[in-house]
Amino acid sequence: MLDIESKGTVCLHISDFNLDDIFGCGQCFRWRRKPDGSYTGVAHGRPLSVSQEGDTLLLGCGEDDLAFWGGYFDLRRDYGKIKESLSQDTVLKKAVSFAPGIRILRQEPWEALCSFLVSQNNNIPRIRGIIERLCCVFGGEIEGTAARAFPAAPRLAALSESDLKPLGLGYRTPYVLSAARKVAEGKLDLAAVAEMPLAQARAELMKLRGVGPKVAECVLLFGFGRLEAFPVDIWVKRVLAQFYPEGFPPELAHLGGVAQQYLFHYARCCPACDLVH
DNA sequence: AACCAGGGTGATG
DNA sequence: CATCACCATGGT
Repeated sequence: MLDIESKGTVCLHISDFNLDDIFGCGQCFRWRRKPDGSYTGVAHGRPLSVSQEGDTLLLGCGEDDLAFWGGYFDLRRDYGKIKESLSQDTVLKKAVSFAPGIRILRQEPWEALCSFLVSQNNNIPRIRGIIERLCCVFGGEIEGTAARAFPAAPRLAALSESDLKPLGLGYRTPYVLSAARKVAEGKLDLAAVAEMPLAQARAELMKLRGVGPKVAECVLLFGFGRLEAFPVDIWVKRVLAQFYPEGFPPELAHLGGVAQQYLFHYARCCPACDLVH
C-alpha cells in the first residue's frame, strides 16, 4: 500500500503558468481549490496535490511522476512564444494579459469526451457537480487515497439510464451511455482518433449522438492536444461577432484553440472587456 | 421567479 | 442551407 504523503514534493521552475488561470478558465472540471491556494485533483487516474509560489510549481508526487505531470500541464511548450504571436492581434493581446497563466491541459480523451458531452447547454458549476458525482459513484478507487478516477468507458457502458438518472445529467444521459458503449465495444477507438488528420478525427467524433461541432472541437483541443481545434460556444460566438466580424485571423489559425481559450475566459470573466451580452 | 448555460437533434421552410 | 422548438436540470 502506497502512502500518498510518502511520495514527496517536486519543485519546478515555470513561467507563463498560473494555477488559477489554468483550472479556472473552464477547460477542466475536476480540480478543487483549497483555502491555502493549492489544488487537488485527479487526471489519467492519478491523484495530485499541486500549489504554486510565484514561478515555482510544487507537485505532490515523486520524481518518477514528473514527466507525466509535465505532459499534463504542457510544460514543454513555449507559451511565451505562443502569447507573443497571439498578441499581434489587439483583442487577443488584452485577453492574454487578463489571464497570462492559461495553458491547455492534456486531458484524458475519454474524460474530455464525456465531460463535454455533459457540458452542452449547461453551466460550468453544474457541469463540475455532475462530473464529481460521476466519479464519486462510478469512478475506480485509487489505491492509498480517497480520490477516484474518472469512470472508464466499460464501467459506464454497463449502466442503464436509471442508474445515471440521480446524477442529474438530464437529457444528456443517453449521449454518455451510447458513447461509453461505442468505446467499450471498440467501435470507436480513441487511440486511433488521436492519429487521424484533424478533419477525419472531427468527423469520427461527430458520428456520436450528442457530439456536434462544438463538443468535437473541445475533445480535439482538450483531449487530444490539437491546438488548431477551435470550439465556438455562446461566449466565443459573441466575441467573434463583436470583435472579429471579418472572421478569426487566418495567420493565427494554427493556434486557434489556445487563442479561443484566452478569449473565452476573458469574455466570461473580465467585466471590463466591454462585450455586449 | 424567470432566465440562462462551453449545444445537438430533428422537423420544417 | 437556415431556422426553430425542444430537450433536463439547477445556478444565479
